[in-house]
Amino acid sequence: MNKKTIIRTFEKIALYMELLGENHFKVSAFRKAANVLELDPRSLSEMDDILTLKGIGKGTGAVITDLLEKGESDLQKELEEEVPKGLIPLLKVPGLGGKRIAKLREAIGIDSVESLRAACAAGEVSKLPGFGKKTEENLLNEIDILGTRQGKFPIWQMEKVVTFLETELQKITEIKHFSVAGSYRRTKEESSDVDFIIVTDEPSIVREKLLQSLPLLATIAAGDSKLSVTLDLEEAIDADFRFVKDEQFASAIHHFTGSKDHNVRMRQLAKSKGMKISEYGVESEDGSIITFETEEQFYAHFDLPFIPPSLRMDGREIDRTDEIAGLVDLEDIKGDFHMHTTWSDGAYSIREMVDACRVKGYSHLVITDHTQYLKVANGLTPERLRDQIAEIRSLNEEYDDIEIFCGTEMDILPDATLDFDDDLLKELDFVIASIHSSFSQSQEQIMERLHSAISNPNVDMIAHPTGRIIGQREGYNPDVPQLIEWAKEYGKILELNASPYRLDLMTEQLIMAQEAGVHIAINTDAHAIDQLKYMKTGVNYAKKAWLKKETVVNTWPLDKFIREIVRK
DNA sequence: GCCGTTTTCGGCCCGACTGTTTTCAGTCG
Repeated sequence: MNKKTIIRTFEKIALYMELLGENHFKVSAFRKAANVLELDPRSLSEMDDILTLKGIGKGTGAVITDLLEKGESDLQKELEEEVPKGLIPLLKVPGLGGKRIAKLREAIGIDSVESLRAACAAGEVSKLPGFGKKTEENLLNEIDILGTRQGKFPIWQMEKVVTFLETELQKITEIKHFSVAGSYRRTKEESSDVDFIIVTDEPSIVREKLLQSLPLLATIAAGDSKLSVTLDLEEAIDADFRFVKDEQFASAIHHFTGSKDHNVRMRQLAKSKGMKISEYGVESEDGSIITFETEEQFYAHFDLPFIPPSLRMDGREIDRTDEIAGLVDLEDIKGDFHMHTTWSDGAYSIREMVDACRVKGYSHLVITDHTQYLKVANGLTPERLRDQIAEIRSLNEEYDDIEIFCGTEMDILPDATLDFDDDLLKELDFVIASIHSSFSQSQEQIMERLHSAISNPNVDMIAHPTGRIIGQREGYNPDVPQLIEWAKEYGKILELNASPYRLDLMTEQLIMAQEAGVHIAINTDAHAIDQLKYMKTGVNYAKKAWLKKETVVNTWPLDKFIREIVRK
């Protein structure tokens, strides 16, 4: 028996109870119990007090005892026998919750999506008390588009949706300003929908303009304070727009940025001080509503520093606010050490990339094009690299406000050799090594390749260490704890690749690396000027792992970068 | 089902929208 099994059992029990239309406080009691175990850092064998944890009571405790003694839970078995499996997908149908599903099942024996579709088509549903013609129509429509709605969308896909919506919102003159909220604002790797807070005095006009201009698959709700739709883009994706007045903006964006757990903690904190948080402001005991100009002021009202959105996770961040000031911030970033130019597969010249970095106010940067093995990316031969070095050195003479370093993103070949020899590498200021091929090798072979690179004295950093593409491919499955150990041993940097396609290393691994005392570089891996903006994504993501300024080498001033890395 | 310094009952975060009602339940985030 392990903790995960207990957690999953609680979640299943909650799901079945929900389908039975049980009291939702009872349902959430099981979910809360699962959450309590999830948040506890100890393993099952280290927990001698599991039955006395806050959130574990008589009912949930009995389930744990069952699982520990018999390996299975009587309650779960009972529920499984009672609830038809076909009901579970019904919870995914918008408009259907536990109560209605229980009613449908009791009254007309609905036990699956298909039987519901048939009952709707036959007009049986609209005859039930509490259901009407409209509900029946909506259910049929929702069942039809059920398959087209994906569960989660990776952040790089969300970014395109957000950019599209921002363009549309900018066209509406009745909108004073707006901001994306929700899990996208928290830099979550995947989101299920997109949320916008819109400040306007004319919500109904804005609503109508959006309904006209957006490509829609369905309108879920359209009122004066919110519009909720399913967009007809490459994928069917839900979007929520909240209309608020100027003075409500700070509270609204906090509320709709979440996370849910973060908000619950904030509301508990408010309650303990005799106040009440809503999306429109904070209500005092005397009933007066306080509003705020900024989220900073909102937090300050509760004696908290601003908690960056990407830190708003399971609620425990509220206990760690004294650490926030020491975390890496976009303002601390002094350079980007991984980018491509037209010399390999980038879209802009060295000069264009450098000028874009000057606009960002960086004091230094490294040009790191691909190497010869990567033919598809027009990788550089030793000769072309030497030509590039000459161009960079001469370009560097022209600028006195930024230092351009010569680097490379060198392939680690499938046979664990490196794409350039040591003599050439020694001519460079900064050497990145990375894997772009033979992902399906055994972990042993992958680790042999990584070791060959990381132990080479000329290599400074391993880029995108796992090779994952969020939501698309797993990567090459390296033994990351081992890699971190080597990075420590050889004094090498590991990358947090800030491309929204990658975000690699990922949060747990970054936490582990920082704990081991390994330095991290946040790099955009930009192949175009526009992609330099991903530094912000990377920094936000780094905060999720509570990376401190001193852990991140991009925060080091130029002289320290030269001393510790270039001339090392 | 869980909890408790207003403690063994009554509240649990709170408010918007919809579709069904004729004052509100259910769902959602």
